[in-house]
Amino acid sequence: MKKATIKDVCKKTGLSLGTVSKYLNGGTLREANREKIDRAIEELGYHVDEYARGFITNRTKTVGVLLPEFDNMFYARIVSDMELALSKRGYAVTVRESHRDVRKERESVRWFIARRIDALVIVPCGKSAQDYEYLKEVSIPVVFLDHYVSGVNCEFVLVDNREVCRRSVNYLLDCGHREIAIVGAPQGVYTSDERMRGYRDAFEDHGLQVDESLCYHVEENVDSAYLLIKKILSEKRCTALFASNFPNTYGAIFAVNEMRISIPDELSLLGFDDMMFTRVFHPKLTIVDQPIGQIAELTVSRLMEHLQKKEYDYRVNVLACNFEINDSTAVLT
Amino acid sequence: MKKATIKDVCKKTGLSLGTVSKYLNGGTLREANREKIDRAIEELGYHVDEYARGFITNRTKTVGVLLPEFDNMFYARIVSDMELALSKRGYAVTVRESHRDVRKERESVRWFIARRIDALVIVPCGKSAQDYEYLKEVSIPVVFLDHYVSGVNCEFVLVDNREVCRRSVNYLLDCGHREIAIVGAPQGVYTSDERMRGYRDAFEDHGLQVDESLCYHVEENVDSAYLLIKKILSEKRCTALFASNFPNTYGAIFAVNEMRISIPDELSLLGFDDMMFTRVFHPKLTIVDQPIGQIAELTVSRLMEHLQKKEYDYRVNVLACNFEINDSTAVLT
DNA sequence: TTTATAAAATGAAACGTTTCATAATTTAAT
DNA sequence: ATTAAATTATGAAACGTTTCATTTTATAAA
Repeated sequence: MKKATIKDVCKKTGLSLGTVSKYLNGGTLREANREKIDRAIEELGYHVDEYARGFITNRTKTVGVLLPEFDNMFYARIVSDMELALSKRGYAVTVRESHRDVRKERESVRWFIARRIDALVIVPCGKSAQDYEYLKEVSIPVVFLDHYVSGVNCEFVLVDNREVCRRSVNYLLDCGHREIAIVGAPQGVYTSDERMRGYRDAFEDHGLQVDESLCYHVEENVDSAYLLIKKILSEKRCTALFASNFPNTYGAIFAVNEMRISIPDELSLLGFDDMMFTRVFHPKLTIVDQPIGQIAELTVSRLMEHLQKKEYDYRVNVLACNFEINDSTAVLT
Repeated sequence: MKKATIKDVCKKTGLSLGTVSKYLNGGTLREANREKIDRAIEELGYHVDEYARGFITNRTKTVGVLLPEFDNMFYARIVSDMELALSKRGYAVTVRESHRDVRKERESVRWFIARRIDALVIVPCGKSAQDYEYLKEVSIPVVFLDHYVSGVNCEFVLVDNREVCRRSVNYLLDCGHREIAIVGAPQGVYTSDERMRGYRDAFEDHGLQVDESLCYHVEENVDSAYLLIKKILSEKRCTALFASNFPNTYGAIFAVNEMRISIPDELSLLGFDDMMFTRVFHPKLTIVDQPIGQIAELTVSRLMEHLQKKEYDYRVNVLACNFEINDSTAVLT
């Protein structure tokens, strides 16, 4: 048996297409007709074909989300929160991965556009505005998440990486630490660069020189971070270690556990991103925490605003991170 | 400037709708016309409206995936792998979360159907066939992942939970362990129940009685697992601990780290799911590993087969897990 | 050159909605 | 009971494709 359509409802009720459509879209109609349609819909098991509706209204109620990879706790949680907020407003999320490849990223955008998504959220992997020239021909709202790319005309939702790192490294300096190792992502990664800047800011605030040999960069995965940090700690030239992203924080936890380094007695540890997993570390980690909920919320609300208006006023939004002092950092005496 | 359509290509080339359509779909046409169309498409910047195409062909090239939550490493990796395989075949993935709520799950299926997805992959949260009555009216291929629900007519892709657990617990028994604690998910969770059965099988294989007080159940999150396992280990009534899912394995790692329990000297630890994070644990964990790649691959290939044929022959597929003996389990002397 | 055949092109119909100008009906006012 | 005004219903057109029966054109054979 074929799926029932509006026309079947018309036939059953004797009413016209226009009337049934009005019913479906919440218009006013005579009570008797409303009831007739109610009944017909019930009997036929009719459901609006949202796909056809999207075809005609040109609003598919779908938001495309383009991530480096799904398999990333941080983005997974953002998407999860966005999905919740969007589904409340009748929107769905279609996700694709760029695998950190600008080509694939561009292809995916094309793919999304061809499917008429209403809006696009990208965690960009490109480094320059040149990589995003093609967005000029995209006529739907676009939000870039987490990474700033100068010269791209779209909405940005970022966190105050530099500022919060300045604040937290200042705290370590105030505690008397001077040999503070920092382990970030490879150079050129926006978030990591910003965090390094904050680290430098703090040293400058204290009128101190940065020891370049304590600034490390490593690929964003736990394995690599773990190996590097084990090496750093075995050389033991620092009293504090700032792992400036989640994989590094994670690698650090494993390294100190394995090396039986007592935290914070032998080493002060400052982490990034308070994921479920870090919470069970003992002692409680002093940590920079990104406001995932707010990021998702702001992204969605900006998106919705753009979807309502015809004219966009793209902004660069910067959300404040939380610096939470716990038990993994000590005051040097 | 409005987006170019086929009709614009027609106007520019003087050819008909049918001809241009044939061009787009790989039919044969005169070389001269082919070139004319090539040129027109180039000049107009024309791209097929996949949405409209899907509307008419009734194949949206989209697979719906319904997960308990995104924020789950195991499922995230499966989806990631599926997305890769599917995108190669021109398919996209739209993901939604059920939040482990059968109602939401059903709603999401409705949502998917209204959007005309071509196929559906579900990690079900319902416990009985009754929860899935509504699937009878769904006329697209459906694959259930990870959890078996008896009486539901659809494809299943599972792993041999019971068998691999039997095998691995037998190994522990062979090593001389008798007090083997097992920590699983709450009762009623298919995977966990199966794993518990495998545990019992092994004891039976050895002609031994299971000590019920060593069978624990705990919510599937690291925090809870960590707390429970700490408690279990402080009572110290076992020589081995089998954490039969990922959160529990994780909680166990943190518990033994914090309690400074030496593995495998003081306790043999058997884990589940070899995620990135467990790999950096020292000593190398003896572990049951699910074949994530195979799960994704099989799911996709079964899906594709169903999409080609008109008649489905739904199967229950069971993939073998890997039991990897490493350094976290000791032979008792 | 003519005819038969094969290959390519044509264009109307369909998909399931919304939209909107027009028509019909109801209600209110005289 | 009429008329005017307000409300509700109507149905053709549009959205951008594919499909397919029909027509046109090219090719091969006579």
